[in-house]
Amino acid sequence: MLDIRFIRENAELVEQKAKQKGFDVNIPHLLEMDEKRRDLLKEVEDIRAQRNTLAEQLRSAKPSEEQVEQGKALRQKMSDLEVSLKPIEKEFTNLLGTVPNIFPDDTPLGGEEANSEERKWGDKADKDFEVVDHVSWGEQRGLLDFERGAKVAGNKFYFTTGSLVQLEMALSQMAIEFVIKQNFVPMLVPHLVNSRVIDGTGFTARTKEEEQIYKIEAEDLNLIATAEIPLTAYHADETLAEKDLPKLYAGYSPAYRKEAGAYGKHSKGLYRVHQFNKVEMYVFCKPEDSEKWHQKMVELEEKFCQELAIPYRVVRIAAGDLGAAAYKKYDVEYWSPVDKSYRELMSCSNVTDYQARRLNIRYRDGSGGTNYVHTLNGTLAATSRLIISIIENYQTESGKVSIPIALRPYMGGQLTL
RNA sequence: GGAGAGAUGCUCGAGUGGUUGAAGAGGAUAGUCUUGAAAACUAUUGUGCCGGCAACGGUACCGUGGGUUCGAAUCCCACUCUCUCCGCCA
Repeated sequence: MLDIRFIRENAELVEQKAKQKGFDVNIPHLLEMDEKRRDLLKEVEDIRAQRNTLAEQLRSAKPSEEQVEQGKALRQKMSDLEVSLKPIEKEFTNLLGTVPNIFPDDTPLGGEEANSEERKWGDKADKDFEVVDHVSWGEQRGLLDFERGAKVAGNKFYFTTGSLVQLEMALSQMAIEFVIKQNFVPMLVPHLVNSRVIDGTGFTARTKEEEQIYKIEAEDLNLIATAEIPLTAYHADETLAEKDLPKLYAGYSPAYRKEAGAYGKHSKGLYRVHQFNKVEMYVFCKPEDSEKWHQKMVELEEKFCQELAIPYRVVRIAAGDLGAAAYKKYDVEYWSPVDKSYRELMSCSNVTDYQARRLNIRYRDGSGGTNYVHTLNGTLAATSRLIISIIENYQTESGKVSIPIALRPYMGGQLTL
């Protein structure tokens, strides 16, 4: 959510940025509702003031017939006004909620194709044999079972088996130890959250196609699509002390995603599934520090890839690919020897105060005033995709996959899969 | 899941229809005193929205949402959460 005052003063900018993000928002209509709302609010408050004055006069005295009538009239007037205010207020709030965050001017414009490569790392030289894709590789060895996943739950569900389970857990453990060393507080979080939290974090779908969140029938509960969701809401409605910022958390949880609109290419195997496990970094900080933390978090993502020796590149996300909440976003993409291209592995966003406003997360600044915090989220380890990147990059001609050196201590010294 | 109790400001806690934005205590901040500190004393100590350059004014907020009333923290209804006891259970 943006500050309505900011929108009032920068209507054209906000509208232009929204368009460039690919969002269709009607700012003039929003401002019209805003004005209507404020006019009515003024009237309501005037009546309330009159009512309060009357009540003041009657505080101890017995009210006269006439005064009771006067009071009744005021009440009627007020409830009439409130009735007309309600739909306007509602429309206003809805409209305001649809306005996406702005983004800095140095953001590449356009969709996914406009994402710009910032830097790359690692050896992506062709191997002198044909690298087998992870699905064939995993299914041949009985380590991945999509067929039974489909039987038991449906398409895009799967069973992970045997040594791949160990790999998965080794990755998680390495990631957790990694973040602890970086002073992030590790967290296990609720996997189900109420709808206010879904809304407040900006995960509410605009269209059926974009629907990402699984809902629990007949309950106000939703499966989380990332630990970012409960971690953001962790401090909802709180005013944090300046000295306690930044707050650094790392959530480990499964991510449940409908992926309703996602089909076609890149949808095979573990790359896009309805459920995977993830270690997610999350930062609450002062507005002036968020850019610094954003850079730092991307740096950590890269460091993690480097420790695993997975070739990657960092991509600056273009306006049209930012989504509603993000102000600035980088993706880390691993090199896929199978596809001969880079594929998304991690994502790191600075959402500025967009989520903090919705969830009312503030801090008390030096002067005693309050201000919204900035929040940032970044993947450290989406284990399913990391597993793909390891199977592909660490495959040997014999078909064996050697274990990255950094992971070996977590796998009892095992050398290959 | 059943029965009961409760939810008030930074914290504890008073308040069951009208000078209550809210007593009192603690904490915090500032000042006086002191060589310094402590103690003591004094003062300050909410947030959102609307209007205003500002000083300030208006309004809302005592778990949440409705209702009764001229007037609600206080009465009524529903919901949420917490605690105690019982049941079930990894």
